[in-house]
Amino acid sequence: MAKAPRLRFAPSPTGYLHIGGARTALFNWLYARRHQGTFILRMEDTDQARSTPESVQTILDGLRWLGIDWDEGPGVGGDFGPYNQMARLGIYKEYAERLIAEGKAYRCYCTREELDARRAEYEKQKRQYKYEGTCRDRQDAPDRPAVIRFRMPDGEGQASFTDRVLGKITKEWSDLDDWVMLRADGIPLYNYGCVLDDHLMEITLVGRGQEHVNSTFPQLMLYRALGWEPPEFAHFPLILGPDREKLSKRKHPEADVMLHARNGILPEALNNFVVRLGWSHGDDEVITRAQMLEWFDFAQVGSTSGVWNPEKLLWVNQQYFKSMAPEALAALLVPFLREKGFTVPDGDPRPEKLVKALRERARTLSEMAETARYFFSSGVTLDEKAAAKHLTADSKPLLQRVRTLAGELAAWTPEPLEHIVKQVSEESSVGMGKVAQPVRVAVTGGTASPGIGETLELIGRDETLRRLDAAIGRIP
RNA sequence: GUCCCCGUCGUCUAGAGGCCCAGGACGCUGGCCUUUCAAGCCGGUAACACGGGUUCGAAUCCCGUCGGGGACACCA
Repeated sequence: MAKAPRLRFAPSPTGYLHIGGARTALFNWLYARRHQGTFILRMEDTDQARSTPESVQTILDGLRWLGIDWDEGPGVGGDFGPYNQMARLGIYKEYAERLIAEGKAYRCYCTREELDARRAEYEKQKRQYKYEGTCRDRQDAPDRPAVIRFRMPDGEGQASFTDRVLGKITKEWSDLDDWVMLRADGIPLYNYGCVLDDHLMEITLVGRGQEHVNSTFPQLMLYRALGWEPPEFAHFPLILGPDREKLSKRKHPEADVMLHARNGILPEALNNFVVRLGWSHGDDEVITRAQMLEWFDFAQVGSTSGVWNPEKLLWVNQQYFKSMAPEALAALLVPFLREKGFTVPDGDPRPEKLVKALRERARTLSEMAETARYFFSSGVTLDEKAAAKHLTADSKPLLQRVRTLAGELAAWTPEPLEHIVKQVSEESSVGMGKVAQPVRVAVTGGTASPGIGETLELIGRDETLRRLDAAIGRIP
C-alpha cells in the first residue's frame, strides 16, 4: 500500500480568495481526503509589496465558507511548520549557501537597471536573452548587494515529468536559463521557496493551475541539484473569463469567491459548479460533497480551459435551494432580508414560509429577498400596466366579494384563502384567473407571485385587507 | 519573438478505434400543466477546427496547418 499522500494549497495572500485558487484547493483537498491523506495550507507571503494580514484572513475565511479544512497550516499548526514562508527565511538561506558552495548557484551582482537594459537590447535584436551568458562569474562585480541565482548545468539535457493530468511534458535545458532563487534581502522567489517547502513539508503531489507548468522545469532542475526526488505534479486547466482570458482579480469581479457569497450563492453550489469546471463524472451535474469524495480523481480532470458560465452557476444554486431543508435555507435567508431593510425578528416564522414559496422562483438568496419585498412593505406600489388590465370595473365586484369573505375568515391560512378565490369564481361563473389576478395585482402590485393562498397568508390579514380596500377604492 | 499546453453544440462536458449520421447539462426555443410567475414534464435548436495519413473502420492514433490560452520579473 502506498504511503498516504500529502497535498497542499499554497496561496499568496495578496487579495481575496480567487475562484481559480478555490478550485485548486478543492481538487487537492478532495484528493487528500479521498485517499486518507493530509491537506496542508501554506501561505506564500513573500511578496512584501502586496501581502497583507487581512488577505490571509480573507483566504482563511473563504476556505472555511467553502467547507475546506486543513490538517496543517495557519491556525492549526503541524509538524512541518512554520506554514508561512516569511517565517522560514533561515531555511532558504541555509540551502542557498549550500548550493553556492557546490557551484550550483551563484551571487549575481547585476543591477536591475543593467538587466533591464540588456533585455531591451536583446529584444531589439530579436535574440533570446540569457542570464547565464552575462551574469555568471562576473569579475567586475563591485561589493554590492547580490541576488542568488540558480546555475543551469552545462551541456545538453532535458527536464521532464509525467503530469497526472497532462501526461509527459519535456523541455530542453537550452530553453531554460539561470533564475533568481533569493533576492538580495534574503526573501525567496516563488520557484525557490516552493521547492524547498514542498520537499521539507514532504508533499507527495503538487496540484496547481496550468499557468505553472513552465515553472515546473526550473523547479525540477533545483530538485536535481539538491539531490531530491520531486513530487508528482498535476496541472489543472485554467478558468477563463467571458473574454476567454484567465480569470483575474483585476479584470473579472466574479473571480472573488466571497462576491458570490454576498450575492446569495450557497457554498455547496459554488463547490459543485467549480468542481465541474475541468472535472466530470459521466453525466452527473448535481454532485454532493459525499459523491465528490467518492468519485474525484485526477484521471478525470480535463486538460482544456473552461469559461466561467454564470447562468449555470445560478441554475446549480437553485437546485440546492430545492433540495435543502427549508429551515436551513431560511436561516441563511434572514441576513439577506435584513440587508434589504426588512424587519425580521428572531423566531419570525415568515422566512421559512418565504423559502417554501420562493425557492423555485429565485436563483440566489439576494434575489429571493428582493422578490419578498412586497411581503414586508406597508402598502404596495401598483404596476400601472397591471392595474390598468386587472383593476377594472368588471373586476371590482369580484374584489369586493373577496374582501368581504376574507374579512370574515377565521383562520388566515393558505387553504381557506385559496378557497375564497375559488368560491367567488364559481359564484360569478368566471375562471379562477379572473378573480385571482385582480387580487394578486391588488396585494402584490404586479402579476407574478406564488400561489394566491400562500401570498395572502404571508402578507398577513391586516395588510391584505388594507391593500384590497385601497385597490377597490381607486376603481371608479 | 521563444517555449509549453490545448482544440466535441454559444457555454460546461460524455466519448479512452466499431456501442456515435456523437450523449447529458446550462442557455435559447415550441408545447403540456396552470389563477399569474416559476418549478415540473415532453419536444426542438446546435459541435467532433481544417488538411493529410494509419486502419476493413477514427471524434478517438500519427503528421502538418490554423486557432486559442499560458509562461517567459529581485510577482506568485
